[in-house]
Amino acid sequence: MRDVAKLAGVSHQTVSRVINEHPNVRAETRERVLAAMRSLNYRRNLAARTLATRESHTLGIIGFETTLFGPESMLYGIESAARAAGYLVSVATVRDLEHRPVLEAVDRLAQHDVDGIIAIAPKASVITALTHAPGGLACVAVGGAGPIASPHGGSTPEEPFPTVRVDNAAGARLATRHLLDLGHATVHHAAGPPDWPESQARVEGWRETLYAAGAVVPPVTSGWWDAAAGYEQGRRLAADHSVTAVFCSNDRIALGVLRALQEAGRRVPEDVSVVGFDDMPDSGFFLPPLTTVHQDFAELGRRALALLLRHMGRPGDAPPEDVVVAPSLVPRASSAPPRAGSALPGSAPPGPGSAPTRSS
Amino acid sequence: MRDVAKLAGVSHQTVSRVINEHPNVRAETRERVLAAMRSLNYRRNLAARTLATRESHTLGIIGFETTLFGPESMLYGIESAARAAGYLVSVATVRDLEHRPVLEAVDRLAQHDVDGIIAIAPKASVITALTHAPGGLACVAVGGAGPIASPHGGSTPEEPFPTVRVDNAAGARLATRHLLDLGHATVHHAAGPPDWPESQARVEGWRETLYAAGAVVPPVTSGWWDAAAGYEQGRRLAADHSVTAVFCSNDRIALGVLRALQEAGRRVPEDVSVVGFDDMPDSGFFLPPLTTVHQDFAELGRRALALLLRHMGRPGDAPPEDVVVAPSLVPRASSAPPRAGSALPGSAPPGPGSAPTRSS
DNA sequence: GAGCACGTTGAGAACGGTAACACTCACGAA
DNA sequence: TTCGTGAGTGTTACCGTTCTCAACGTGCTC
Repeated sequence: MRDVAKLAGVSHQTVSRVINEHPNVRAETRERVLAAMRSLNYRRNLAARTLATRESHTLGIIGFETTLFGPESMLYGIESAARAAGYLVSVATVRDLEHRPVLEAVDRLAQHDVDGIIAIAPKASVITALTHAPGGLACVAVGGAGPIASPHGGSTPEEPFPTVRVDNAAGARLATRHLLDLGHATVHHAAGPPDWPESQARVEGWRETLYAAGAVVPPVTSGWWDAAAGYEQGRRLAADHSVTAVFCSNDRIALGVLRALQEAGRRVPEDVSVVGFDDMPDSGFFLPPLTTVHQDFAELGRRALALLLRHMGRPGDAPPEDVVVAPSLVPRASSAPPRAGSALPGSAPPGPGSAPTRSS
Repeated sequence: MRDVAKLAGVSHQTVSRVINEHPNVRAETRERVLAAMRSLNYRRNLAARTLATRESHTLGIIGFETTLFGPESMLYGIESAARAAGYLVSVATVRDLEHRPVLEAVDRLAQHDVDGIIAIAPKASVITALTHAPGGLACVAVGGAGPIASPHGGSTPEEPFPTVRVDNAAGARLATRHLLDLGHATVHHAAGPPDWPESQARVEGWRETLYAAGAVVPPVTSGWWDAAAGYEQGRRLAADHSVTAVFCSNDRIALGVLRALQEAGRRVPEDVSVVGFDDMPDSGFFLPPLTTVHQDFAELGRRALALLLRHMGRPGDAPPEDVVVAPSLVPRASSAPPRAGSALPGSAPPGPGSAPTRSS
């Protein structure tokens, strides 16, 4: 920078002003400085800038060390939005979402002077860890179930926290409603891990919809977010011939359920309808193509970044907003009306709103 | 730091020595400084350190803005290895793998003073862009096909470049050999994008194996790495009833092929055997469970980091190593011996090594 | 007892920017 | 004329480290 100043015949401060687009620089001077910068191939040193301003123009992302589709996609959404806003993102992953490892990740990011943190894949424990972040460090959680206390797990954090998330309950309602509308007496549910708020919210949306329709609410089974867990759950469901419709907490679980049903000789969608959640890129190519609930992860990432920047702007504590994105249903071949009289021993009463109209 | 020095009754320089574990500090002094640090809750400022040493202890990762399974997994492998080595990773993603965007990504990382760069998902164009990185910035590519020039695309970079990769050709040989050993007269191939070295190398391994076995080498079809492309290719393959075995360039392509075959009424593995590549977490739950080639992405990430650190150690140009990891075959239900006389009009000669022995 | 190597410590100058403030003009209002 | 004002610029301090070099014992050799 000193060299640039010398070459342009100005002081280093003027060079700094040009770099930072300060208005009070004569156009001619600015040009001279810019020319000098070009000819010297000058590039500002961000470390020095960080030292002086205490702003690193870097954002931290806390991720979960597992290839879950959602978190992945959000990483990209966040990164590209951050790039547009002039930030670089650094990632710190944690092996499990407990208090301790998350705190360490926050610490690591804080040490590298990140200006703010976005935590992906939050369980309640992640959020409580985040509230212990060093003062002044803006944090946002993306995913999770937001401040809506779950009626089951008592572990949801008490204090509100800035969050961006998909309306999981609404998505579950969409899926359940869809199956009910097709004429199924009731809908079974293959849930995700019981201690994940997103899973809890989906259970809730499902239960609520059945209840409102006067349908029987079958017991919930749960497991990890993968196909192996879905297979496990699917085997149990396949054994029960009263099951005609299954809503799965994500597409990977649905994949496992699909396989279990097929192994048991139950055809999809003729014997059993299956609906997933996520709309992964390939779920349209499952056998059969999977009806599912679409979430726009990229949009979620963008919103998360926007929220974080808003919070960074106001250094003190601003009201913690809760941004909610609506999911949508993607009907495909894995759901269809039940065969006449397929629910054989069905202890399920024909709920009120079960007119077999095709959902759009 | 000044405060710590004052409290411990030493100079700031001595504090610095304690932090950096310089040997020539009296044990008693060190203790005093450490105590002061603890009581003041002191934390070294990395920006200042970076400014003084020109080392940021941050690594850059250039990723591809798409959820491909491999790249994702490697990100985690790299991050956790980097953490262990005391580095934080920053990611810069590119929308497409062309020269220009990659250069910009390198630039952005360089501006943030990263100590080295790992590029994931390299096409040849990425590597050539990398060779133009600012001098002294260590770069490593992970994935790709390494310095082995492909016989087809003439675009492989001339100069060798430090690379970590799976032996794609060997994986393809494994898959092809497996199908041949099951008794198939020949093996068709649903390839990935023709301009990706990894895809090229798999084509090569496949072709070579067929050739060595004296089997007919059918024409290759290719497309993107996803199920949609696999479906497209699968439709064409399903129409040809002489096809009894298909090797797919990754699991997602295989998923699409599986669906196309099923739609066409061709059963897997009874009528057609299918083998994939990658061993994604859920491919054991495809219908039927997919025989595939396993690559250890986490290991790849670790190796990439190790190679990068080695290159960072030697500032000048060190011999660009090429680390190769061996893949392995995971036999599952999607591959089986052909039905007797299933390859009806087969112009394929019964190759020499085609004894129908089950591969392990 | 002088000279010397070595372990231990400190003072001051980088590192490359930004912030705060002072200064010089030109211009218009009192 | 005098003063205030605001644009344009330079001076100096400061951000929190590490690096260089000098200074001070201490114990050893000659």
